[in-house]
Amino acid sequence: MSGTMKKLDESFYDRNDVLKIARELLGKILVTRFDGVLTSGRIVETEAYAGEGDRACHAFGGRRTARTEAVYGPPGTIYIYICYGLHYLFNVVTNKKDIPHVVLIRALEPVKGIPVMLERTGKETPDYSLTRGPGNVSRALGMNKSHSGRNLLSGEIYIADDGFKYKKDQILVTKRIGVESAREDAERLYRFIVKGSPYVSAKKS
DNA sequence: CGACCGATCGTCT
DNA sequence: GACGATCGGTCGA
Repeated sequence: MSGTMKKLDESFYDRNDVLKIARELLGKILVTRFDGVLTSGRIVETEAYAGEGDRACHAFGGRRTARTEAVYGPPGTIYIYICYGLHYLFNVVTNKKDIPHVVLIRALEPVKGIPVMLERTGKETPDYSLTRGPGNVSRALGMNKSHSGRNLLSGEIYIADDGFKYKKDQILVTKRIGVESAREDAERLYRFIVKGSPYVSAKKS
């Protein structure tokens, strides 16, 4: 199932097509390695946020604050912010610097380091909630706000291709979750999920 | 299963 | 002062 692990390089993120990138991230492996402790999981759910014209995007209207600065970073930048005061949400910044196209990683299928993930989340035994939902993904992989603004090309957090690829008919496209306040942009079909994966979060469309 | 609710706090108005 | 790109639990049908 897994061949050679090849870290995605800048050319993967440096493209003017955040929907395509969000779709292609399905099946890739998100890895963290802090102090030699490795945890990883296969991405099974993503959402695209398409820049200044997307009401659901933190950069809507060109809004630029200390919090969202990373969203305007070069391709491969990591953007992590706190949601509801207690969850960290991990995003991948794509496209050229100053073009705020990002992909939220919403769910993983755990691959390596499951015992460590259990420690981090305080769970006794693995279940589907371990890496289901964006808040849980960050908790299980040990990511927090201090990692925002770093990049995926040369650090402790990266995304790799192990040769695995989902077939076209295994992928579903739906509306994004929890963005009702984005009015008409809440209708955009920007969420990509692996059909039937028990790790995929809230089943809305 | 769906609806609702409390936790919790940084960020922006 | 209000509001989240959430989560896990409870309650009732």
